[in-house]
Amino acid sequence: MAQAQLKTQPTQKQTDRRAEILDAAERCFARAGFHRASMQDICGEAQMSPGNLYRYFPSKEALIAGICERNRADAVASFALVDEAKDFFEGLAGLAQRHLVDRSDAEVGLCAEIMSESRRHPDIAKLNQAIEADIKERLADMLQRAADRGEIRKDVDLQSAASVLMVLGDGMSWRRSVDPAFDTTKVLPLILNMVHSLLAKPNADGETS
Amino acid sequence: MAQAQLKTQPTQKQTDRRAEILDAAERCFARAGFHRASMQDICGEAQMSPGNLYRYFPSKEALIAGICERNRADAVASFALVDEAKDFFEGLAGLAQRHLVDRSDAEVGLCAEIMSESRRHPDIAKLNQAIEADIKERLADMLQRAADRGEIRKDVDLQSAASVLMVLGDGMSWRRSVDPAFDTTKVLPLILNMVHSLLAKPNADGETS
DNA sequence: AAAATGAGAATGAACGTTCACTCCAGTAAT
DNA sequence: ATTACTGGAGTGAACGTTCATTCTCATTTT
Repeated sequence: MAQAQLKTQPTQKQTDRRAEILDAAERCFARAGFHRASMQDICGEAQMSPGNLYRYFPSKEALIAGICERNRADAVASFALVDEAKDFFEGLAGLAQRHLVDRSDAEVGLCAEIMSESRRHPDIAKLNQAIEADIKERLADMLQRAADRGEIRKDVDLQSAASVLMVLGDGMSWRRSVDPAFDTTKVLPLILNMVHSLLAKPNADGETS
Repeated sequence: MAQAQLKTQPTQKQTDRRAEILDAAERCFARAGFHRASMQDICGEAQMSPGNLYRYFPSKEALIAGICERNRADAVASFALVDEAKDFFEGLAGLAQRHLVDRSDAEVGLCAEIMSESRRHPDIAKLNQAIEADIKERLADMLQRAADRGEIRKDVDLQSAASVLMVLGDGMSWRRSVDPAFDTTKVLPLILNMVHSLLAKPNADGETS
């Protein structure tokens, strides 16, 4: 019974191996970028020969795609935490904290790497656009629910507001990964303030900085 | 007299040729990205043999650097226009219009390409960081002057505010170049609104949209 | 004639990927 | 208990391609 696995159903060991390889690849990619990290590097990091690695991933691009999807899973998990927040702005702050402050430089750099790569490889671009569309939709959902609860003003186009949030997230990710002097903890409060004044009801505000 | 040129002083014809080559390179880079555009492509676009092209630029990296510096010159020129604006917020709006709306997709894409590349090539990174430091300083100057004129509140840290503006610029550039559905003209007004509420004096505001 | 300008084939390195092969745990037959 | 077999796991040298760069030679300009 135990060995009655189908070709399409990988064993646990295989899944683990794939994860190990992705870990190694992530380290290499974060260190050197997608282009400058060679398959040999990744093989070295994963302590594995190229031939064997190719049994688990059919191409370098597949590695990149694998990492993208992992990142998405991570992002989705972050959204789950929002529901525990007491209101929209607290949820957003938590999301920002988790996505922009708590992450290591390597993780943020990897994120930048993915963004860059999606400008180059059409397949990655498609995958990444799907992921971003998903995230944007979740943001829009968040906004919609907040609007339903009366926490934010209703005269703002939610799609545009979600776009604004994406702009802010990408912008901060990007600057953090590119500018060594960028201090996320100093800038984030200003940004959150701005979002608050964009979305909060003008009359009933209980927290003005 | 005409041929009494020093090694360090190129003739007009040489300067023109360099500009032509940069034009061609820009087209290739915008189309395919720095990595996927080969020197052969650029030679084809410039209607020139590799050997000849290398007489004008010593390496591919030098081409990229040349394009970076061109972009900076462009950015600096944009700042000159700000001084014609009647106040800070109008100047900022003009800057944004010029930098984020008026530019073609190719130009914005090229900008994204430069951003990506500076994560990879240390020399480009250094060049780009210098350029960005310059731009940030100009933004800080703008803010300082506006503060001196009493157009914006004085209790905001100007360096952080300049960082915020950089975040917004990068974020919008980036999303525009990565997300085909991104509508700059729809998002920009919201962004400008946010900046206004961050920086404008709380009491004396003449335009709450 | 000398120098600058230009062409394009040649070079050599780097890289992703493949292939022929080894190793070894598990199993069944002898 | 020993042997023979099986198939997945793993190896690493080799391949073919791509690409930046250089070398050699021709053409034009001064």
